[in-house]
Amino acid sequence: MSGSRSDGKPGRLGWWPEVRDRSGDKQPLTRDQIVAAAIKLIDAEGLEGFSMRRLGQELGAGATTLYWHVKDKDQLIDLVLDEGALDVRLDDDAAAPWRDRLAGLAREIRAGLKRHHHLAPLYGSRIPAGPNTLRVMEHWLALLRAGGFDGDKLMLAFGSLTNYVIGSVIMDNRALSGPETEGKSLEELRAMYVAILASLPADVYPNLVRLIPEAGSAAIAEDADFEYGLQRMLDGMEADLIRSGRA
Amino acid sequence: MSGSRSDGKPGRLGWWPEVRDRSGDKQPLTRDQIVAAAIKLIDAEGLEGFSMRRLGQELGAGATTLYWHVKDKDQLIDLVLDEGALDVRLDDDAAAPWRDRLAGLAREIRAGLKRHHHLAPLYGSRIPAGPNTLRVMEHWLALLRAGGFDGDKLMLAFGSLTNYVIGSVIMDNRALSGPETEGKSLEELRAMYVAILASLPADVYPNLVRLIPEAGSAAIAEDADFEYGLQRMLDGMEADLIRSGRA
DNA sequence: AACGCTACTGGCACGCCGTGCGAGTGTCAA
DNA sequence: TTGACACTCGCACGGCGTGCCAGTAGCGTT
Repeated sequence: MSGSRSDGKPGRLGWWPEVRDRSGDKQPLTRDQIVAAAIKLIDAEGLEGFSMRRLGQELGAGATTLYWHVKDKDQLIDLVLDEGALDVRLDDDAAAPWRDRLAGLAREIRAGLKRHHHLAPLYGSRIPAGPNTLRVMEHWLALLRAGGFDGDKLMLAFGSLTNYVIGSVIMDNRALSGPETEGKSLEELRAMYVAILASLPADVYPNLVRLIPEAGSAAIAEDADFEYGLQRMLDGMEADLIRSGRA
Repeated sequence: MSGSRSDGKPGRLGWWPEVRDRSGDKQPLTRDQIVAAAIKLIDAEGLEGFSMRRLGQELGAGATTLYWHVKDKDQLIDLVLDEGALDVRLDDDAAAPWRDRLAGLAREIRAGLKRHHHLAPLYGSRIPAGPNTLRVMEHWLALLRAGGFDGDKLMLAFGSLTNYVIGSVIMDNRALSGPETEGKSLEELRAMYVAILASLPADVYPNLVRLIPEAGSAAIAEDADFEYGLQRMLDGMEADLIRSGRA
């Protein structure tokens, strides 16, 4: 409802690198092309395989050409993060209860980050503030406010939820973006980890050894723990809202 | 332009006093020393400033010497992660309610990762399975089981909580481990971010602009949102336990 | 047509990086 | 004395980010 896709960039952000003016339509490389190619390259080969030289090659350009369009590798990564991971649709059903809308948004963000799972770890070392990021944050806050959160509670709830959503997607993708996971499927990696747990000495780690055999297949499913924790946190927040008379 | 290697000692000047001539400690380097030095170096200079050459230098050793004790830079980082970030005390009060014990453990882990905040982002790309990690996980599971979680619920609760704890510490430390944060204090960085939010166009981002002015100082305090979300999640879990008759 | 301006391109080189290789050294048991 | 082993490290390779600067191509003006 409140947002369009990543094409429409609202407002002008002084610190966010502006696209350079291209007056006529010619052939030259554009920043958007570079960012798109970078996303594609990172998705395909991971952060390990992503270098300016390689990216230039992919674009049929010299590596240093890119530096005319982009200040830094760091700046390019900021752009990639904002464009790539947060191209999220925000047109949910405004009539639905706030809990469902929030959960939907959380799932959407999670899905976006899973689509580009190599990007997720980057959240550990930079605070994105690009237009897409801001758009998503704004929508998120609007949903919380509509649910009854304001003042301190608004900030606390917002922080907690983002922590949880980003954290869960990072933790989930660790296997995929790790160093020695080259060419292994998610199933193989999962099986490897299960095997490690099963092979532990049962007298020292009784609970770890039992953890997976004891859990049904539903609990091992990909999004099971994410959904569980999300609902429990929303439960707690709802109760808190009622308790403080704001529901 | 090379030194004579016809005879005698090729790389050294035998008659000149050796720099590294410790008479007492001729003990060879150990892996533990290397790991400890790596932790210290990363804490001091961040992942950016951490290289095998630099680490060797810090230890008064050649860079490639390290490779006798350690397979890889990657392996070394795994060791660092297990030793450095998870040196956590597990001796809590066994008589306390499970909620408090869990919350205490969560705080302990968070504190450990904050003490070595450059390590946190590494959780985004590797699944640690060292002795310290396993010890902490085992304890964590034991606490949950003591509280009444078992079967599916045990796994779901464990996953959700780890997601939240690690996620929150990662999100919290982003500012510190970012690329252009060199030599800036946490206050400065926070102020920078607040200024960015305040400078946004209020018509496009009304909630973002109001977010911080509207929140009291208590909500902006460092661990406020972590505590809030933790308690809300535990609230939700407790209710879930009661609902399913396991409390 | 000529000129200069601006937008862009990319080769070169510097100083980093991880790390395989193999030659060096010191210690100790036989 | 010999030889095995534990350990150290210089050298070199290929790759990295990127500053510098000499190029080129297309345009507006004269």
